[in-house]
Amino acid sequence: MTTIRDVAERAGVSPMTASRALSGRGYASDGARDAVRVAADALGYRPNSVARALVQGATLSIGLVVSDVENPFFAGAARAIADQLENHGYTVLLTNSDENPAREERLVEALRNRQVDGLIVAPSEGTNRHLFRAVADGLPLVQIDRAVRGLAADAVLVDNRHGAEVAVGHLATLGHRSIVCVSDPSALGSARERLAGYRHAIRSRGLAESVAEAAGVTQGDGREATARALDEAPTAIFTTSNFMTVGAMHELAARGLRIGSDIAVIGFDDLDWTTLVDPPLTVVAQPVAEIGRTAATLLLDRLGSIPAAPRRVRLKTSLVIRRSCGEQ
Amino acid sequence: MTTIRDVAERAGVSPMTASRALSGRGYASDGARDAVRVAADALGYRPNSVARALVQGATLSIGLVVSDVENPFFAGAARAIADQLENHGYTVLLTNSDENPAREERLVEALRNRQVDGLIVAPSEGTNRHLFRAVADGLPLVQIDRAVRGLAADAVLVDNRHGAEVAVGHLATLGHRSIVCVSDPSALGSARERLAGYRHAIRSRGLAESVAEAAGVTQGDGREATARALDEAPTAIFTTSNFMTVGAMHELAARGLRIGSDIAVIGFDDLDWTTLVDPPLTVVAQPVAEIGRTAATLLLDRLGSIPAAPRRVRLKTSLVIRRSCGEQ
DNA sequence: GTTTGATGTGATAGCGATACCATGTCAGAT
DNA sequence: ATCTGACATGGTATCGCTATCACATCAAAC
Repeated sequence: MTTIRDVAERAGVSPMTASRALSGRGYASDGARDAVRVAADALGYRPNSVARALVQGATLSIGLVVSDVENPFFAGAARAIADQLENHGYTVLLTNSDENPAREERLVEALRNRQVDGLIVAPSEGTNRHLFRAVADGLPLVQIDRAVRGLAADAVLVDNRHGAEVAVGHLATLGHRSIVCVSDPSALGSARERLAGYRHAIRSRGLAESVAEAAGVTQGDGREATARALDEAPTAIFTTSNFMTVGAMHELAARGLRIGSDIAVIGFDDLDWTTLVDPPLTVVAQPVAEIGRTAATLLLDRLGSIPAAPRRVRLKTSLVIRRSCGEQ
Repeated sequence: MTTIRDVAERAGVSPMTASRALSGRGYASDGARDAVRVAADALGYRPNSVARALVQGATLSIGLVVSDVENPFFAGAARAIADQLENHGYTVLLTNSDENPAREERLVEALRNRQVDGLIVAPSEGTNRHLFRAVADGLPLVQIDRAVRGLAADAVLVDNRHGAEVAVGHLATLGHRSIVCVSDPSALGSARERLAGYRHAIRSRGLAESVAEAAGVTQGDGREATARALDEAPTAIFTTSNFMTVGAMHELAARGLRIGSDIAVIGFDDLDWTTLVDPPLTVVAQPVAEIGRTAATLLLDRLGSIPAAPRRVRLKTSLVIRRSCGEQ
């Protein structure tokens, strides 16, 4: 590997001058600058970021912990985060926690060992001491999708409760009286809020609530929960996430129930295919890219110092009305 | 930050002994081991991987360059890669090239500056000198989804050509005579192979070929290409990727064409929702997770030395017959 | 003519960890 | 009694880079 020493030697200057010439910080004569650049090109010099990180105490890398990049919601957020951070010279280290707090802890510790300059985490439920520790140590940390109670860190969330209320309100307005909720495990903060929105909307209208909570976050779990939910013979289903929606639709299809006519469906998260199914799905859409961008921006703010008070950003969901609830 | 020096001091030993006690390599008495461990716990010691990487010349990190993690195909592969590599102590640095060779070059160089121990890349079309350079420098490199001509590096691909042939053959068997191909830009190696499979299948049956090549890889591009393709008034459409499929379906829906009856559709890539649309989609499925696992395994092999000849693995696609081509 | 400050360069000393070597102890073998 | 080798520990150098300081030079300022 060619080092800055080799470059300096070839250019006939000291390593220090080479360093300055290449980084542009500090003085360096035009002659030295050129000579160093030529030498670096000729040798194919590539600065060793590891060595630089060691001396400067900053790696220009950010750790990202989501539960599963295969979830389009997190994939979208990750994409937006990476784009934004890369523009500022950072590299994103991606990891999946699988909603497993122990695994999340291992990942966070490993990322910290790698001296990431900051963390963006979708915290899973459980002991979050590693997050408290990180914050206590002054590591910039931004939470997405959910927020740990009492943790003094930034968070980017959506108005889950309100979004769910609006969705259930929409169903009620259309005349539905038996509305079940197929929910992700209530261990998830976001699911809990959506569930609360459902409950509030149901109660405020004097309807009977009925919740089928899934055992996990996969579409298989969603399907199983839906099967239970259907025992109530509801006229409408509200699901709290895209995987729950997919699971529900599979179960409905298996039973030969027609969405829109036999039963109404409204789900959280909007995706490519929601307009391809028949009827197209009415959903509560989350501003996925904006969530990612916002998280990245909050983190960049903290990285540029300004140890301000933790900020919580709540972004708006929007009800996208299509035709899965018997509309028109 | 607490360093190994602090730990050593507290434990009453030298940093060297502390290092050995913590790493378990080399001799260390039980007493020393315990004392060091206690001290490390008490201080909340976290080894600095950056410093370790500098002296050991290995970072235990792998660079991953895909074109877009939001593409479920790449998200799935990335997931499998990360899972496998994490099991071996590696961390994955994720980046998106957007099919832009210049951007890919920047990313690869940046990852190399960070001293990644290896690279997994879905190469985009264009000047790939950065990949040749990496291989020449002895950096372990595995390509996925596509392979650069003449590059002496491992690659994990699928039998694109054969997959496409089987798909078109299926359509022909069902009686279709006017089959158009909505293709990703032929700049992509995988698209080129699928296109070749389409052409061969069409010609060998004496049919007329008709290809609408999209201007880009997004579903918008796919939709636009489909619009052109429909000028031929075909009875069947073969698409070369999931985004093309989504685009095609949007255009068909907009024109009020019923899939399965008015027109047959068969696409590359199987996804969650392909069974949720009506009729469910017949597709050429790729073994996404296996692609990722295989790529990770090939890379791990190379990391564990054994500089063998480059290997190309071709995994099988499978035709999943459902009902979008008028089957039944 | 001295002072000042901008400009330019290089020697040295780390960053935090480990590789390597030197040193020492002690049991068992001869 | 000496030798051998396993066990145990620590000093020193080093990974590649940059912060810091010391030291020049030289033009403009007074």
